[in-house]
Order: sequence, then C-alpha cells, then structure tokens
Amino acid sequence: MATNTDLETIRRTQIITAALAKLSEAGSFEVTLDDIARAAGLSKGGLAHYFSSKEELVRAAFREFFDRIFLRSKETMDRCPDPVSKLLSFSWLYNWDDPDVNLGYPLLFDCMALAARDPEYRALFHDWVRSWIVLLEEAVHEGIKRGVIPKCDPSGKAKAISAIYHGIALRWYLDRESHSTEWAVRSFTEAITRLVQNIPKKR
Amino acid sequence: MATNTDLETIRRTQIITAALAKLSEAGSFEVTLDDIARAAGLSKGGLAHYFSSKEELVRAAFREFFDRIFLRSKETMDRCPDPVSKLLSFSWLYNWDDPDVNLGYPLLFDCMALAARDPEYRALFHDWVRSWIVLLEEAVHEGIKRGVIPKCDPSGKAKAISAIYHGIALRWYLDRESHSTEWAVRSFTEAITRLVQNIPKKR
DNA sequence: GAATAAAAACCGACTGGTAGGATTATAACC
DNA sequence: GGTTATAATCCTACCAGTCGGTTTTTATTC
Repeated sequence: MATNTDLETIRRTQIITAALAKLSEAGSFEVTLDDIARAAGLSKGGLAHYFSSKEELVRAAFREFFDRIFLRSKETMDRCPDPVSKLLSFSWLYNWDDPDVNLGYPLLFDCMALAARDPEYRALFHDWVRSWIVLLEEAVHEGIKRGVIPKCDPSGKAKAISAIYHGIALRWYLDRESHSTEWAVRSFTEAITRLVQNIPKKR
Repeated sequence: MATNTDLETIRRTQIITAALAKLSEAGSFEVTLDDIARAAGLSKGGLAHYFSSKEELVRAAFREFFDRIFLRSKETMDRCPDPVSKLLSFSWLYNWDDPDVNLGYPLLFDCMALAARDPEYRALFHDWVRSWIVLLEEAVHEGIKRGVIPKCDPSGKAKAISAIYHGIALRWYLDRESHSTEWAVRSFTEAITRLVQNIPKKR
C-alpha cells in the first residue's frame, strides 16, 4: 500500500519522465503543460497539483536529467582502471542508438539557450559542468600521481577535456551529415590523448 | 535620390539589425514582432511589408549574422602569415568587450536549440560550420605543404579544431565564473597546437 | 513644372487561436 | 466528513498574422 509520500514520488517521477520526453521532442517553449500532462496520463489540473508552474517543472526535469547523466558518466568512468582510459571513457556520448543520447542532446541545447539569458539556468548548467569536471579532475590528478600524465593544473586540464567532448558532441549531433561518429571518436581520442601527453621536444 | 531597391535594402538592413539585437536579448521564442518592429522604427504592419512571417525574418537575421561572423573570421585569419597562427587566430571569440561576441553567443545558442529539432535551422548551422571548416582546412593544407604540420586528413583535422573552439566558447560564455578568458585562450592554444604537432616518440 | 494617376510603404486596430494559471467540481481515501 | 488527488472549466493575456485605410513616393501627362 502506497503511503501519501510514495504516491507523490511516483507521480512526480511519472510527470518528470513525461516532461523530459516532451521537452526533448518540442523544446521548452513549444511544449505545453497540456502536452506534458497528457503524456504523464494526467490532466492539467492534476499536474498543477505537483508543480505549481511550468518554470518549476521544466527546471526540475532538467535537473533530474543532468543528475542521471552524471551518474551514468561516473559509473562508466569507474569501470576504467587507468586514468587515461577514464578520461577517454565518454565515447557513449556519440552513439545514436543510446536512448539517453537521443533524449539528451535536445535537452542540453535547450538548457544552453536558456542559460544564455537566464541566470537560474546558468546555475543549472554550471552545476552540471562542475560535477563533470570534478570527475575528470580526479582522473587527471591520479594520472599525475601515477606519472602517466605530466604535471599540470588538473582543474584547467579537466575543463579543457570536458569542453572538447562538448564541442565535438555539438558538431556530431547538429551537423551529422559532415561529422560522422568515427570522426567524433577519433577526434576526441586524439585531442585528449595529446592533451595529456608529454610535450615533444623542440624540432 | 534613393531608388526603389535602395530603400528596400535600407529597410531590410534596418529591420535585420533590430531583429538581431532583439533576438539576442530575448531569444527567438520570446521576442515578438512588435518588439522588433519598434526597435526598427516601424510598426508591425510596416514590418510585415518586408517580411511575411516571423520565421522568415528570424532565419534571415541568423543567416545575415553568420555571414558577418564568417567574413570577420576570414579577414582576421588572412592577416596571419603562417598556417599555425592562422589556426590560432580566433582568440577574438573570447573577448567580452567585443560587440559581436556579446550579440552573437545568445544567437548561436538559439540557433543550435532550433537546429536540434528543425532541419531548416540545421541546414543553416551546417552552412555556417562548413564555411568555417573550409577556412581552417585551407590553413591545415598549407601547413602540411610547408611541412609545419604533419601529414593528416585536413578536413577531419579542421573539423576537430573548429569543434574545440566551439566547445571552449560554450563553457567560457555559459559558465564564466569557472571558465576565465585566460583559461579559454590557454586551452584552445594548447589543444590546437598539440593537435598539429608531430606525435612524440613512445616513452 | 505643376497636376494627376498609380504604386509603394506604412500604420494600427482587429481577429483567431493558444496557453498558463486559477477556480470549481468530483472522486478516492482514510 | 474531511483531506487529498484529479478532472473539467474558465479566465486572461498575449501574439502572429490580416486588412482597410492613410501617407509618401514615383511615374505620367499636359
């Protein structure tokens, strides 16, 4: 028997799941509360019972999704033994068959467009980026300690690696006709590998 | 005395300039035709005389802006003598005091969010990316010919360089509190420099 | 070089539809 | 029977696009 709180949790997950799907499909401006309510098997009124405004719902949905992606990133990374392979463990970001990928990129683009103007969304984006960077930073740090990565500023390096993934993802997703998956994987591998190599002696 | 066509050109530029400002400010979904009309010193009706729909106007504005940025990129690049410095000539993208920068990023984010769903905008994005890549590709090619860049696939390399710029720009613009301009410049310089260096011998 | 006709540019009120939020009604449950 | 959950309406604001009409410009004619 579901207690009060249980039902609330269930409903909220239901709604957020539906919201994520619809948001991904249509974008935060074009999606309507009715769309989301219907997709969640509720009416608008029912939805209003759990989320008092569209803003609130949308933000909750984004936050939920970013958390999910972060967790997944962490798990994937943890399965890699050595630091460098950890840094290169994000190739799942470039897989058309992955449901998170198909759902996620439109959401991410939306979030960025919102973040370009709205400080609240900027904070959301910041948090997400931050968690990702911390993850990478640890790996860089470990790599330095083990001597497989040359001494450097781990934080700056982690940010650069993260940004490279992001930049390549952008192109891969939005301009797929000229940016193949092979290109994406090859490019991030090469760029990141070189970024954590010793600088070659002067020619 | 202005001929027919002259006035039309003037007005269209007027409108597009106003549209770009307003689009950058508010985003394509939140901006209204009235806003743009007013900013252009026209009424809604007057605006309708030149652009038959919001869609059309927005797209024209984006296209115009991307053209402008491309031209600027080209000019900046052409002023660099050697191939590698050409590849590194985009540091103006990370300058808060640049008006194109302040205007441009919100536009770019909007365009990407639109492109994530709408093929028309995807085509726009594609064209812009393409022009940029061609520019970089030429420099890479020249570098290979001159022997300052190791043999490689110039197109793939150009795409990677371009994506790196873009990725770093993203972070720099959206998460400014943890991504300084110094970080941005240092990171793209390092990443791209390494990307066009000879691979160091095995350790 | 006026006078007039024709066309282009422009205005602003109106319309139809939409969507977010609020209110009210109803069902379920303790 | 009162509290919670949900549905069904309603209200209001907003906005893209339209359209009749007005002003301004251009062309034409005498």
